[in-house]
Amino acid sequence: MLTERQRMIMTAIVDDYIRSAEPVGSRSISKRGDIAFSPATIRNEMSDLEEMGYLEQPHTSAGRIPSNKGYRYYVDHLVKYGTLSGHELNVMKVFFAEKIQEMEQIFQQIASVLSHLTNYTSIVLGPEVFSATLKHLQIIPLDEQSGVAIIVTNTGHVENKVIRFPEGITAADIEKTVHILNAKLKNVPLLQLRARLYNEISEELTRYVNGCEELVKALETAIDTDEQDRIYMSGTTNMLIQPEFKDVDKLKHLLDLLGETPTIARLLTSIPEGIQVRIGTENSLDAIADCSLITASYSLGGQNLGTIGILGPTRMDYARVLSLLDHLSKDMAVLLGRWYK
Amino acid sequence: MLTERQRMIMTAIVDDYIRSAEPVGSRSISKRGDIAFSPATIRNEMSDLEEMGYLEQPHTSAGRIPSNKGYRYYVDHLVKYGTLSGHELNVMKVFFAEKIQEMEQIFQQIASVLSHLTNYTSIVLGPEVFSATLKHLQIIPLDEQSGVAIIVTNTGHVENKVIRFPEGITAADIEKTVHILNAKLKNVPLLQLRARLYNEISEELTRYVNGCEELVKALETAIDTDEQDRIYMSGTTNMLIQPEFKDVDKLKHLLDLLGETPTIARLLTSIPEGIQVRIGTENSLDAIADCSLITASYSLGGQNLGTIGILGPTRMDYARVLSLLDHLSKDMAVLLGRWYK
DNA sequence: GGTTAGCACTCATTAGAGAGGAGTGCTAAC
DNA sequence: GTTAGCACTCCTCTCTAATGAGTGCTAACC
Repeated sequence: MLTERQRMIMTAIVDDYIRSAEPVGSRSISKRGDIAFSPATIRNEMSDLEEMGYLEQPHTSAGRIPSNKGYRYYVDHLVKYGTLSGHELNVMKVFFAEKIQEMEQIFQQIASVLSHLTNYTSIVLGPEVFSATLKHLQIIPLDEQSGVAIIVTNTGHVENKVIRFPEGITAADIEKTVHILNAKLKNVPLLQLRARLYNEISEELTRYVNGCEELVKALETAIDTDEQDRIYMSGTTNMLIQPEFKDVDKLKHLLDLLGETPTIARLLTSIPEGIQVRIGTENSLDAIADCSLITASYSLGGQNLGTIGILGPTRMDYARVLSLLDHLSKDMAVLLGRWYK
Repeated sequence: MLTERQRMIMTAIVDDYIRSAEPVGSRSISKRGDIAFSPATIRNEMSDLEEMGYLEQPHTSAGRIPSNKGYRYYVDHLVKYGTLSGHELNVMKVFFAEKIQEMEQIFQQIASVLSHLTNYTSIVLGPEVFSATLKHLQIIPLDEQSGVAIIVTNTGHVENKVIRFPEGITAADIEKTVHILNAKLKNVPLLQLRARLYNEISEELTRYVNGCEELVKALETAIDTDEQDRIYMSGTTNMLIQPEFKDVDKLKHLLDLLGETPTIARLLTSIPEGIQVRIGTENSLDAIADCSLITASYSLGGQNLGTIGILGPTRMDYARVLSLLDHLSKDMAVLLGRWYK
C-alpha cells in the first residue's frame, strides 16, 4: 500500500512525535540524515499520507502528527522491537532475584517494575483463581447465626466470606455438610464448583442434613469472588506528567476510571492472548480515548494465566514498551513455574 | 487576646476565603452587613492582624489570606459547627439503611460517603484487628513443604499467609501443633498472641512435637499483619479540582503520598482520639503542607476503634467538615454496635 | 516524471505596552 | 476611635505587532 519512502517518513514522524510531543515538520525530517530528500518532497508525501488518513494537522501551519490510523499502521508494520538496555535488564534481574513471600507480591512488584521502567501506568491481571482447584473448604462459626466460609486453593490462595446460617441449622449439621462437601469437592476446579454444588452434591446432602440448601446457597456467594481482586496497578500518577493530560478535567476522568477496579478488570479480561495493542478509541472507553493500552499475556505450561499491560498516551514509546512486555511476560512464566514448583 | 471586632473580621476573612479562594479585601468585608465599619477601619484591623501573624498578603496590593496561625485560631476559637443539610442527612440515612454484608464494606462506604459529601479526600482507619480475639487457627497443607496458615477472629476477619514448613516435620506433627495451639489460644486477644506463642505455648509444644519452634516462628509472621490493611480511602481525585493544586508537581507529590498506604496508616494511627484538626505543616509531611487533615475517632462501648478523616486544602470548609465528621463518627458507633451485635 | 528551489500565505506563540481595577497605607478631618 | 480622601502598588486583561515554524503551490531542473 505505502511506498518504501512513505513508510520511512511515517516511521520518522511517529518516532519524532513520540520523543517531542510536538507536531513534526517536513524540514526536521529532511535534516535527520536517514531520509535524504528535500523538505518539499517530504511535504508532498506528507500531504498524501494525510489524505490517506495516516496523519493529521492540528492547524494549517503546524507540522503533522500521527492519527490513530497512523499509529495502527506503525504498530502493525513499522515498529521494531528494541533491545533492552543494561539498566532495564538490571532492574528486572534485581526484581526476579528477590525472595517472594506471597503470590500477590509477585504481581504487585511486576506492576511496580513496569511503571518505574516506563513512566507510564502499569496494570497487571493476576491469574484467575478459578483455574485453581479446591484444596480445602471450611466454615468456622462465629456465633449461632453466622460464620466464616473459607476456601483454600491448591495455589495457596484463600477466599473468605462471612455468611449467615439458615434458621434452625445446628452446628453438627454444618460440620456434617462441610465434611461431605470436602470429600466430594476436593481437587475440583473452582470453575466447576458452582455447577457441582447444585447438581450432584446438594441432592445428596438433602438426604442427610436439614436446611442445607440455604447453606449451600450461602457458600455459593463465597466462591463468587470478584474479578477485581486480580488487578494490580502502579504508576497511575505518571499520567500527570504527560502533556496530553494538562487538562485537569480529562485527567480527572482518567484517574477516576483507573480507580474503578471492576471496569479495569473487565477491560483486561476482554483482551485476547498474546501481545495486543489497543490504540485510542479502539478501547471504547471515553476516558482513555487518548491512551493506548499494550498488553501481553503470560502463561504456564501452555495455559494462559493472566495479562500484564501498560497504559500510556497514544503517543507512547511502542517499541520500548512492546519489547519490555514481551520480555517480562516470558520471564513471568519462569518465575511462576518456580513458585508453583 | 483579640478584640471582639478583630474576631469578627478574622471570621469574615476565613469564611470568604474558604468560599472564593481569592484574597479578601477590606471593602468586601465592609459590605457584608454583619460588620458595620468602613473599609479604612477594617484595613487598620487587618494590618494589626497581619502584624500578629494571623493574616498574610500575597503581594502589596492584594487582599489578605489567613496564615496557618490564622486558621489555627479560627479552628480553636471562631468556628461554629453548622447543622447538617437535609441532603447530607439523607445521603447518610440511605447509606446507614443499606444492608452491609462484610465488615470491610462499612469502612469503604463511609469513606465514599464522606468524599462525595465534601468533595475532599476521605481517609478511614478501620478497627485494629488486634483488638479482636482469636476464634480459630488452622494450617492447611498445600504440599509437603508448605501450607496456608489461617487466622479467624471473633469479628469474622480472616488473615492468611502461605508458610513454609520446617524440614522433617510430619503432617501429624502439624495437626497436633495446631490442635494444641487452638486449645490454648482460643479467645486470646490477637494483641497478646505473639507473647503467648513464645512464652507459655512453645515450651509446652516442644515436649510433644519435633521441630515445632520453626513452625511457630512461621505462624508468627501470619499474625504480623500490616497496619495498611486498615486504610480505606476515597475521593483522591478531588484534589485535582482544588485551585491550590494547579501545579502538577505539587499534585503529583500529593497523589504519590496518598498512594503510599503505609505512610498514611502511620499518619492516622499517630493522631490522638477525639476530633482533631491538623493544619498545613503541623502534619510534618511536605506533600500535604498545603492541606489540612481533620479527623474524628469512633468508638464502641468506650473503646476507641479507629478514625475517620478528611484531607483537603488548608482553605477547606472547617465548619461543615467538622460537623459532618462529628455526626458520622457518632453514627458509626451505632452501626458497629449493630454489626457486632 | 520525479525532485527541488522559491515564495506567498497561515496561524500559533510571544513579548510589550497600556488601560483598568482591586486593594493598600497614610494623612487629615470628623 | 472612626472615616473620607488620595496617592501608590501591582496584578490582570487586552490589544498589537513581531516572530517563526510550517504549509501549499508553481515553475524550473535533471
